[in-house]
Amino acid sequence: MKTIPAATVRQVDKAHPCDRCYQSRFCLPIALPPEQTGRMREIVHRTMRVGKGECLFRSGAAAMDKVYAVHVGSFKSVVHSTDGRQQILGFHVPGELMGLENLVARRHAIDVVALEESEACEVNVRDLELAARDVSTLQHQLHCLMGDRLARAQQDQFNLGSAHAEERLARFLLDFSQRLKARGLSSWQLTLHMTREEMASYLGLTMETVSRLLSRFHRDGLIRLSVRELQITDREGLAALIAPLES
Amino acid sequence: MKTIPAATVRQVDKAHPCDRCYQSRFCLPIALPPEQTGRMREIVHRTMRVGKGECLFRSGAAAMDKVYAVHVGSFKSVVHSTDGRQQILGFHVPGELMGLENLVARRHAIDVVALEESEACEVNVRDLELAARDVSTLQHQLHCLMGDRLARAQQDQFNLGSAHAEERLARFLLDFSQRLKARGLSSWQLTLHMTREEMASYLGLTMETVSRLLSRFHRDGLIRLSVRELQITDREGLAALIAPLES
DNA sequence: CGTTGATTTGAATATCCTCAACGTGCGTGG
DNA sequence: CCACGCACGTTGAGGATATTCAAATCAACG
Repeated sequence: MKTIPAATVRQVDKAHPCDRCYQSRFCLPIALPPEQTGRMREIVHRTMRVGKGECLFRSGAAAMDKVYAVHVGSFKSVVHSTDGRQQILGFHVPGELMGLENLVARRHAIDVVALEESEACEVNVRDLELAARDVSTLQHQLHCLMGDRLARAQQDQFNLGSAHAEERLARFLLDFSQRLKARGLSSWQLTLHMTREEMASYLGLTMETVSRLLSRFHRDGLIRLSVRELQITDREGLAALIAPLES
Repeated sequence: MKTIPAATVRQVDKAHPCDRCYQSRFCLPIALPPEQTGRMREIVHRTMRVGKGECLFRSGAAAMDKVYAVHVGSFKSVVHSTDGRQQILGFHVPGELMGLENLVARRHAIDVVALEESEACEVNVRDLELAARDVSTLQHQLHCLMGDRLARAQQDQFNLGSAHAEERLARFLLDFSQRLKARGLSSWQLTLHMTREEMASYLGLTMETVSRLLSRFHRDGLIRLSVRELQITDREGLAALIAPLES
């Protein structure tokens, strides 16, 4: 199947990551009040640079004491079954936290792999928990992040369980675009750094089905697409293919 | 479609739930050190009794400040799309925590409905967070619970995305039995309090497919089943139908 | 340029769904 | 007490959606 992802991860430099990350939430989804930002240096101790296709970390049987925030680029997280199948659990764009599911031991292994040249901040969970005990807003932010992550997983569950191929893909495109927009990136012109097969795995479909549907969306004037470069030309049209969840 | 679930929930009595819950983790998956168990009375303020088919709570647009632990019985959590479809996100047995995804606002609504006459402990999240700041083990337990919940969601994602109907059902039966066992309940003889349609929704299948597969499992001697009463007679045989996730 | 990997497209097939009929258990009212 | 209705469950036949297999096209890169 796939080659085992390499683990050549480099610390980007001896210094800490940019202070901008601490103060605005641009790339780190947690923040402390201005007078406490100095403490962030205890929590985030380094920034890792990861090449395309390389593995940032593998969460395994043992509980980890690190989580990672996407700084630049994008990642996928993927589980493998013992018979060689694999399922992509999600894609991660700047500002999103990875590894929250690994605070507890005794679970399946998940590989987190870069889809392109990327950077991630390593966050020490012990220090984070320690700081959360002093700063209630941080504690609450952390709980919100986990809640948010759980809500996302549930949306995926709905998509896999109750939607046909067309709707699954439409949902994915809109959601992905939405998440980029939330980080101030372009929401109508974007690059799909994952392969068709990776999209398919995430959506519980095959590569061929995804390809056919993308072609159809293109024919119907919903998107413009040249391989990896995507433009959403008719957001309304795409949205018409999906039924939003009740709120 | 389905009738809107009633909301007639009764507080079981004016007193607090049994202290046994505080000390052992039998029905409440969080605990404080012995000398602090008194504080649990602040955190858990009441026990709710819910009739079959009734709604314990609906998490909606607003962030909630409560989570619930199953005490007796079982629950399902379900999302609805605006066009009337519904997806069951999970079933909850004694000792499991519900509502963790609702600490953050601005999300889809989820109904949590009792599958039988049930009881749940209401936990005040504000008080819980407050206590977690004093007691680091509690804080860590909470994070582990959320991590565990996330890991479960990811398993479901694998099941929905990468497994055929037969494997999905086999996984469900084994997992469900396993979870009951973890709470000291019988793992080989159990009652499926959910309907075939509810199982099907959870598994992303139709009622008919589930029914056919259960019949087949029965014919093949893997299970004994009379409507809702299930015996797992050949655990190995069932396990042979699934490929576990790598760890 | 030729090789490699990703993507697209087509045709045949399989799995699962839809529709429909029938069976079963249970509570209700005659 | 029995008949009836109703909800749930089972089983079958046919059909649709998505998969599998296969081949052709395209892009990147040495």
